[in-house]
Amino acid sequence: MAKARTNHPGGPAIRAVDPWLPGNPTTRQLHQLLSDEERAQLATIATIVRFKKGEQIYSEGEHANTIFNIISGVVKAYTSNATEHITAFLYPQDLFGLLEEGRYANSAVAVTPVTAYALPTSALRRELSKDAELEFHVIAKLCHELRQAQRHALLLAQRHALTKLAMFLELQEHLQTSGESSTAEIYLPMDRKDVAEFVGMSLEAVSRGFRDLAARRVIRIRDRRHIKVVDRGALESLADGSTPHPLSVRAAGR
Amino acid sequence: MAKARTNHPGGPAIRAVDPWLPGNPTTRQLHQLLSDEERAQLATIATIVRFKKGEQIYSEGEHANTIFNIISGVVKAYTSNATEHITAFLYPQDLFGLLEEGRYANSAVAVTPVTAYALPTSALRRELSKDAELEFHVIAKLCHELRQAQRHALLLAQRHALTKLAMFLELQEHLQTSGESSTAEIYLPMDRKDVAEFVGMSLEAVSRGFRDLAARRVIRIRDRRHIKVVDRGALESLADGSTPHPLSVRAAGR
DNA sequence: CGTTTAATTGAGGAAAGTCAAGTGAAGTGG
DNA sequence: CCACTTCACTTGACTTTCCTCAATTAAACG
Repeated sequence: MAKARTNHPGGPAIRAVDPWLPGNPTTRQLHQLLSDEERAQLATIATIVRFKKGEQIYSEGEHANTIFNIISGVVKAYTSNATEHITAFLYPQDLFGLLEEGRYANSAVAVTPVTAYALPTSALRRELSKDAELEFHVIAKLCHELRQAQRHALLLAQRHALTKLAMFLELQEHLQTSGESSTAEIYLPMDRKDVAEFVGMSLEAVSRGFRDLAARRVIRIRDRRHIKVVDRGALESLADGSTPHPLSVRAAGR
Repeated sequence: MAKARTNHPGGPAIRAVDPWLPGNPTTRQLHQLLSDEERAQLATIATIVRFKKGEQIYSEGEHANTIFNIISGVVKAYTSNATEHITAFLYPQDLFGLLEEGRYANSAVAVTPVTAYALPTSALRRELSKDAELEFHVIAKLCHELRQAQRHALLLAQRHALTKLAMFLELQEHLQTSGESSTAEIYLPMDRKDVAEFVGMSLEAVSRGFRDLAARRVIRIRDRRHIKVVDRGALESLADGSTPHPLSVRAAGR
């Protein structure tokens, strides 16, 4: 675990859909929750840490004294029982290092090279108790994470591979484009195995699924890491799971 | 939505595994996070509401101004896209009424008759900003909910019906026994359809799964709502998903 | 006690998992 | 700079599991 003592200008930042602020329900716009002052305040207790691609950040059950806030790069959080399962992919401005009884509740490794703020839990706790507004923003972020986890569960509950993958792509896109509609490519920093462990299918099924989506002209696969949505309507209807049988195009009625 | 103005002695209570307090990692003991003073403080802004079995508490997308805290009974939170999916079963001392941009992020109905505190979000927000410690406890509860959601996701990611059901039973048991090891019966307030929608399988598969667990002498089914764990070791090993093929007892090597 | 709803059971088929081989890309060292 | 090793991904054949549809039984409710 490579540490550096540099203080980054700007300071920690957290991004979420605000639980309280009214907005367009379909857009779900992501906001920066922290004010410049709050970020500066947190910067005083933060150090910057870097991780190489594939480097372990922490492991489940380890004694935890640090919470992380991503500046750049992507992290995967996972639990490894019999079968490994990816809990979440974490992007810049996300917090990670979820605690349970003073230990990490899951493991985390860097999917790409990662730069992050390391916030000592004790110091963070102190800061939070001094500033109710800041604490409020943390609550907002946690609400956001909770909804995110519930969407992940919704994805996992789907029975059809194509539905899962369609939802997965929409999730990733939403994480990358900060909420606005986008016609750009989706970048998948993780490998197929990671995707498989996130969506709860076999690696091979993921591969086949992407191939099928491409064959139906729903997506275009530039290379393993770059996918472009060509037919958004089709993607959405697949993600809804409303289509009775994703595979054959049974246009006629039931 | 039947309201009553009575103030309940005791006041709102929230129960969670503490994120910071060190403890036995395997036990995951649930604590009451609020002090008597905090509960009394919250009681001043709370009203008590009751719901009949099956009654809708709120619906996804509705404008939200109330957060609930269960006193007695069980609630299911669900989202209804193409296929209905149950996000969580909520028990006494749980909070529910998750917000997203001022609206409810999911729907909720009473599974059993329910009594709950109704806390107006605006008043709650005011209380929280006055009391950093209280706010802290809410953060702890949210962390708990987040881990809970991640366990649910882990369950949903399992491929074998028996593994899912074993995990489901362990989850329910943990919710009911407040953490101590128990040899008592597990009470399932929800019907098979609800179980199916929670674990992401068909209703029939749930039925068959329970039957198979009973046939293997892992559980005993007294009636539809009462299940007793007979062979805890077997249940755990099924829940681990470590057994290659849950159905046939392929003891031999690999 | 009859009606409605919930749960079980059975048979058949579809989808994804597993095992195994093959292809392609990327990185390494001569 | 190019052959070679390695790893990630794809594809194929076969098996398993669970879903679907349908009929039946059991429980709940008036």
